[in-house]
Amino acid sequence: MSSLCFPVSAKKYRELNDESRQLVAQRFAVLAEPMRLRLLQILFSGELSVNGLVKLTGGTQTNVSRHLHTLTAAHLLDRRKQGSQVFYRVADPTVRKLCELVCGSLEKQFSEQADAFRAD
Amino acid sequence: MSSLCFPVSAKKYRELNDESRQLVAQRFAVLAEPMRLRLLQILFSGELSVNGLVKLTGGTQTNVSRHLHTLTAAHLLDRRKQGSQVFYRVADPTVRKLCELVCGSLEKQFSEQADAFRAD
DNA sequence: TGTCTATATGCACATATGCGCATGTCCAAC
DNA sequence: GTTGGACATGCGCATATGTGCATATAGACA
Repeated sequence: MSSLCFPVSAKKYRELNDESRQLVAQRFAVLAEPMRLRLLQILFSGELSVNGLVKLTGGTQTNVSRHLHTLTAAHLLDRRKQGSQVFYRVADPTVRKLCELVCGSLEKQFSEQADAFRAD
Repeated sequence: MSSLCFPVSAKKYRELNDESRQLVAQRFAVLAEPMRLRLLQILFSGELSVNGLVKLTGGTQTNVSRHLHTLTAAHLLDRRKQGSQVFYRVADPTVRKLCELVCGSLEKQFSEQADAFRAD
């Protein structure tokens, strides 16, 4: 399984071109929004309608809908219409891994800072 | 190894609070910038001075320096002064994993889209 | 057909952010 | 001490983006 930035050989990594780098940056940008992360977190437990997400998040219908659109356009969510309702669910399993990696990194970072204080 | 959003039990995930979510979003935001990704890519091969990075990227000294500051403030890079030069190196190994995950996801996404065209 | 609910979207506004120019700071070498 | 190189930063500007309000669209139900 190769990838745009996966190791090509043992130590050599293929470099992304400007266009690919732009796409990677856009993917990260989609995740760089607290409300979108909140929506993803909720949807990790299963699919839900827009109204359900509005109620759980406390956000406005406009805002929730727009963020869901952004996440769907990035292929991170799938859309399913049922009657007048629209159900969204996580389409890309890597999203959860990305969040876990960042959370783990932040936790480690803060732990080390706490240790540094104790060491003083 | 627990984490702010790691699985607490088999299927139950602990939810982040607003503050933690904000921090996760900020971490993603740091990565949501093509020039910063370019700098990280280069630094994956080893530490380098600001001037070295300016020459390799073709960016202005101002811009490179500012992005390096952003990455360092986020604890993704480490700074080492040697004389009048400053050398930067990757401090957080998860950054590489994050980029690889996104690249893999994008590659899969485009492959599936290509297949969909062929299927037609 | 008319009304109510669910969802999406055009518009305007406030804020955030990347960028270049000019300048400041720090260090080395003469 | 002075000069020059390496790096950082204040300022202003252009652009991008998140948000709410009002409205449009679409489907359910009487």
